[in-house]
Amino acid sequence: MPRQFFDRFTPDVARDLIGMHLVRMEDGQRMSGIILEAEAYRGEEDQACHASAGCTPRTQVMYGPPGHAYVYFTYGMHWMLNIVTEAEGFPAAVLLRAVWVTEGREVVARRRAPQPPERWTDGPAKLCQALHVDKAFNGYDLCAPGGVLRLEAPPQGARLDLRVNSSPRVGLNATPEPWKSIAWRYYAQLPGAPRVDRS
DNA sequence: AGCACGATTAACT
DNA sequence: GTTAATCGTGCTC
Repeated sequence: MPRQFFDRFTPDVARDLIGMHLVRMEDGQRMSGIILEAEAYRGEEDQACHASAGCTPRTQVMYGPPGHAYVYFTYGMHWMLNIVTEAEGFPAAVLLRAVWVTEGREVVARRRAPQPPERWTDGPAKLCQALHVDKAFNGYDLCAPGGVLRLEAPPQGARLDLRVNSSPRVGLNATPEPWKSIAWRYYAQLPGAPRVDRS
């Protein structure tokens, strides 16, 4: 995906990422998944966005140019993968919450064992585990040609006609309104893939 | 230096 | 439905 794809209003980017492919190359092995769920976090005003704390060592990448990975650590054990959006200087990103793995399933199965396929990548920390994404990717340029982590549009003929829904973002327990309820979570159901129509 | 908490997950009652 | 796991981050003293 070209960098300008990410240089837009973040909720629009999150919506348009549904159905795109997240690709990971490791040891010559290609793994990829169809993005099924994503959330927008936008600006210092958004009380759910990490940038509400301002520009800190942690949030710095979000202030950088679009198309780069913002990977953060939480709950003492989990990594989360975001894609930086909008113009440089404006902090915003899209959190990838679920994908359906179509390539490299053997590798992912090994890494996510003993979970069943529908549980491999149906959560933001799970997909990082499955595709081996951690802090080494913080700041990584996802638009770099030949990069080992990147986004691709589905090839002609392989496009799915996904119906994209929206809802409030997940896990914002202590976030004040209106940020807690704004419908910046986007998702689509794919037959056979993990269910993402959670409440 | 100390502290409360988190854009979660898996296991358990 | 409830809870332990586990530590970086940002804030207060």
